[in-house]
Amino acid sequence: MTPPEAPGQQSETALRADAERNRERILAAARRLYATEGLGVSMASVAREAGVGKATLSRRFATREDLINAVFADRMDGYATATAEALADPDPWHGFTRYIEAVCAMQAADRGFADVLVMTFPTAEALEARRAESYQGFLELITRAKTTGHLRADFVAEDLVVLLMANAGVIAATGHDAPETWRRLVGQMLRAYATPDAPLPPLPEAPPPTDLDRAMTRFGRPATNEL
Amino acid sequence: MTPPEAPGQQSETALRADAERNRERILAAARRLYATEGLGVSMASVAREAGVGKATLSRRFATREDLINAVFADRMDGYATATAEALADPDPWHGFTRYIEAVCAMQAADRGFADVLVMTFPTAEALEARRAESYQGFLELITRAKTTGHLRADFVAEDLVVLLMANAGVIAATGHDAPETWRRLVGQMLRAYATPDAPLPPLPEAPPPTDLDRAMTRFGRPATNEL
DNA sequence: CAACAAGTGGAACGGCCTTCCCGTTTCTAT
DNA sequence: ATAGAAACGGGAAGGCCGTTCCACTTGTTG
Repeated sequence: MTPPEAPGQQSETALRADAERNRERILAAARRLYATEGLGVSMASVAREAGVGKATLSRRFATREDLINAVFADRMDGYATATAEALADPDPWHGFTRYIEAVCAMQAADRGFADVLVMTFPTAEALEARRAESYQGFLELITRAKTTGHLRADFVAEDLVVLLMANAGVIAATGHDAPETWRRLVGQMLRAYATPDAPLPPLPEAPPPTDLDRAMTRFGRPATNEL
Repeated sequence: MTPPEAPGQQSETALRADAERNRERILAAARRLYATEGLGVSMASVAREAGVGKATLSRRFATREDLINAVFADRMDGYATATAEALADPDPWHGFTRYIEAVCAMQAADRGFADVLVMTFPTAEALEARRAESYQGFLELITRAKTTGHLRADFVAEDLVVLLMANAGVIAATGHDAPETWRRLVGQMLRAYATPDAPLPPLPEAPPPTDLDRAMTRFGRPATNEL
């Protein structure tokens, strides 16, 4: 079919079949690299991983941000979904805690996603819109959870942002050596958000010192922090 | 004087006067850059900032770690001092909270120091020894604070490490736009550590959304996370 | 004050990254 | 089937980083 696919797809005119295939290969490669290494990987290495020339990558995604936006467009769906599910929970406080855990788990599962949420550079409207949408739902969730008396009155929406930043720090530091450490942080933060009588999931154990030490004496890269 | 200065100084033979001066200039420059940019800055830029040739820098500090160790050797004193002061506090719980705040404040005041504590690569024995020493004092502080009934029984020493990682994440993300955000995190973590009846300092306010947004849409570098 | 060792900065090199250009290949529409 | 457009990949140019080498300068010591 020659007519432009879905309106407002991404480019004006549809891509040729082989070009579209390469586009997918690039996205798959970037997804892989970002997930394990974080955003920070060079464009050249993405092209290498995808098995295409650097020029092809540039042609498809002019800037690093373009690529990141394309890669995480669908991941953002999961983010929005989590909000919807939390709002659907009959118990607002339970929905709240599950939401926090779900989002932080998404960060842990994909280092690039952790970077995107905390981000460190201007996002495209596509991502931004969905984030804003999710944020609105979260605001609603907060007010509901407060009315149950389980969420402290001084909790504000910005606390989620702070938590995401903190969680990204833990994930970046522990890497693959103590990958469950973030759960300890989240468990404690939930304690801090909860009123004294709120039900809480059990606090996850801290990783054994040896694992943490290994995580602390590891070579990293500027990345995360670095881009 | 020709005889070697203090035994086990750092090099075998004393440096010539001008060389020593350059060494200081390099250290001062690195201190400046690390504090604001984090460890991640290139060796070349340190040399540039110091006004010396790259060769001179290499001669004085063969590796990046050598330089970092030298820069933060004295900063580590402050770390050890904080432990001693906390132990000297007649109220162990008060000492505990002040210790946490002091260490996190040190991270906030010096981005490089935040990176060093969380670190991301092998430290020299000099730093490592002082950190271990401080850690021992912290263990003592924990048991004391638990006996007062103000520190939860399930708090473990590794929780400090987790907090330092989380705090580093917040500091890296908020940068200079919302530089007080870390206080909110620390305030909430203290809540999580405390038993219900423990006295707590008031929870610092979250930064206004505009500042946080600005912090979230900023260009960073690899760094930090990045090295 | 001389002479030697210690120290210096610039130049050159290799590695990695990005951007731009251009000759070649491959799709697609007729 | 074929011509023209679309897409390709490799290579050149330029930038930054870190390392090493070398001829020159400057302390230091007797």
